Amino acid sequence: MNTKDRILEAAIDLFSERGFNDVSVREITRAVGIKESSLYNHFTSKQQILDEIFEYLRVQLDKTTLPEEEVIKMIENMTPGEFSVFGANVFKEYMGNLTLMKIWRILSIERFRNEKANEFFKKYLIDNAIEYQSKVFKIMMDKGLIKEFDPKLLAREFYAHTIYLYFRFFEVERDTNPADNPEIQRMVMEHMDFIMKAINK
Amino acid sequence: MNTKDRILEAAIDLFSERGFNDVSVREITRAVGIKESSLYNHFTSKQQILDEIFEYLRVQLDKTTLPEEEVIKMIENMTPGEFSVFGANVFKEYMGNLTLMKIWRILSIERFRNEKANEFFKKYLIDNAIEYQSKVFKIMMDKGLIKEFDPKLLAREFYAHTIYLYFRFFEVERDTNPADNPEIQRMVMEHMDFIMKAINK
DNA sequence: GTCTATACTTCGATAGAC
DNA sequence: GTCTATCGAAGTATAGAC
Repeated sequence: MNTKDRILEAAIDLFSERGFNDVSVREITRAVGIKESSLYNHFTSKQQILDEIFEYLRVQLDKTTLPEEEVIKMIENMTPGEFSVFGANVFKEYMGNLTLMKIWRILSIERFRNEKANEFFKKYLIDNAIEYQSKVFKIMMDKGLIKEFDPKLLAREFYAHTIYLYFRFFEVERDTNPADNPEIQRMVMEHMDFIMKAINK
Repeated sequence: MNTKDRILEAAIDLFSERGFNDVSVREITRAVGIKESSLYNHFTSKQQILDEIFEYLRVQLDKTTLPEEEVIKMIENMTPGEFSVFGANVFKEYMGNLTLMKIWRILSIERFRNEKANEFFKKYLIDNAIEYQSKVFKIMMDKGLIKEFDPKLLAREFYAHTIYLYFRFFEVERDTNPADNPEIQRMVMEHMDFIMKAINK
């Protein structure tokens, strides 16, 4: 691995533990095994390290976003129950990528100081998710699979629980491996059950 | 107002805008109109300012927590609908206190760096809230007002939406006055409706 | 209790030899 | 592309006069 990538890796490790401000360039270079001045042959500033980490995340996130037509096709060939399991698996797979999780933790630490970090939250954790869920429920209604509701309300009822779990276990309790926590898995299943009972015809 | 309180007030204003680390003692004393050295006649360190702000919040929060017997008595004399309105009003009143809101914003900025700040979230925003909601639904079930469910599940179904709104509007979108936002009020009413329809006998 | 003056530390970043 | 050496800025905190 070249020096630039080793710097990025060390920075992700350190920033995800203590945030951007509380990690010095000295610490990063010590972790890599080079002198501070050498870092500036690869990055023009400490800030640029963070920018490149965010850019890496953006590329990864956009890669995993399915085009709308594919989503519609999938939903049409799935029962609501199957779709729930599919959604849970996407979530689990995503949470299992250790580097992405570390970068997401950097975002959560920095989002009050860094507008770009907060935009990730707004786009990927709020807006896209609600819009996506709304479409799913709309299609299910059109197919007559569930009762009639405002799709946006249903999306919130379904997705609010995910935010609750994210907030509680990832941000507050800092579960080191939420994807494999059986308590969380049980809560997810119970929630899906509750919603399905409430909206099934 | 004495100098110590003016320091606290200025610190709350500044910390709530940019967090503890990014506000210097110089800035605080400049806002108050004294020299840096004078601050140390009132506080032994910058850290102690934050500690006293947190202590003030703790006293305020414990003051507004109703004893269990009173909660039970209230629920027994209310319909589920009335209780929902009561809960919404407590929430609205709480969010209307500007100083508490600023301190809560400090908590939200600092909770990844400050273990004490995070404990407030765990205690008041997660554990106490879920426990409280569980009791409410348990009593309603015992009175035969709603269908039988696991009270903890119902508490989550009901409360997850509040966390969603908190997360979205307070932490991500940074609504300056969420208590008076009609969009949020509408979402709260829609959510209560949805849950009540799902659990009413 | 407030001031002036300053000590001490740590930070990000640069110059220039090799 | 790495090193040694160092700079200037900004931070918290203290000493001592008034």
